[in-house]
Amino acid sequence: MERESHLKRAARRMTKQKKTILEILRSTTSHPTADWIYAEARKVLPDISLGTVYRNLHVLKEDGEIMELNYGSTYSRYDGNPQNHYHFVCVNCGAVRDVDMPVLPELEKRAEEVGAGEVFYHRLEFYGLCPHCRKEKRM
Amino acid sequence: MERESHLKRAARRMTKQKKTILEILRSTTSHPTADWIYAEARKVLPDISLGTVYRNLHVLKEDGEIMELNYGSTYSRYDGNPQNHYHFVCVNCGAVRDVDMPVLPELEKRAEEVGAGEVFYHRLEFYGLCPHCRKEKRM
DNA sequence: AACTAAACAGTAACTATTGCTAATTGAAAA
DNA sequence: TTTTCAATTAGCAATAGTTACTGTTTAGTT
Repeated sequence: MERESHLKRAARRMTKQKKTILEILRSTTSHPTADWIYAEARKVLPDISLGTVYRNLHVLKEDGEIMELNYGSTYSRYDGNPQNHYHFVCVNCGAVRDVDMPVLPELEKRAEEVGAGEVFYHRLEFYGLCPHCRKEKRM
Repeated sequence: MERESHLKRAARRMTKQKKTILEILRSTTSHPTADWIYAEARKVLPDISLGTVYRNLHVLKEDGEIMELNYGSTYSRYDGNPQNHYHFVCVNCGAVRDVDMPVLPELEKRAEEVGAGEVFYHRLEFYGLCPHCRKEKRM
């Protein structure tokens, strides 16, 4: 008899809904929204619900199968410094801090060289544990 | 008599609400949310409304006084490629494309060197006109 | 002081996302 | 193969961030 452990990984099931969503995402590079994925999925599974799409997107992200493109949360943050500068986002506490390193214009040049388009500006964010949360986690 | 022109810039007024919001934003580096700004503003102007906060944030952003940190829209986009790679966001049509350039691990090293924290990964996005919109704008 | 369009407060509406519940189902065990 | 059961689902209600609307106020000009 095994004692319940917080290390125990929840068993994942491969459902046709999840499979469909993953196939849709893998077959495009257009970085679609949940709503678009939902519309596509309904072409294959007409009864799939939007909630299922969101739940599977979360699960797939958690398992490292896909990426979600936002700033760690769905609402906007505002920055009183309009000069371009880089940010560090703590994945634990959600804090957003400025990173004290110079902006690198050569990144934009490289992007233009590979045909990305006409670059006006760029954004760079680092994700990880801020010094405070890092200390807390260590024990 | 002057013909109405789409080039005419709307006259901006400096209201105490706008001034307060800008001061709040300029006095912090914590990248606050609209709601936090609203709460702070109410300490000075108890009757200010949340709508006013949002309206002024938009205006201030439009005038280049502040920055908004999101992916160009409030909802998430998903990416079927879980490998880190860079993105190009078209400010005109909103399309998100992959940028065909290698990921630069040294950026993370630099961020750690300046004390940002423990970096797990980073994200780099370029903003500008995609080749298609660029062609359209040119005439 | 008078004027007027910009901005306001208050509130309703909208939209992306999450939570809830009873029913269904994938996959492991029998 | 059948049984079993927790993971997952559909459908829908609820949240939450943001935007739109309306009548009133006000900054800045005349």
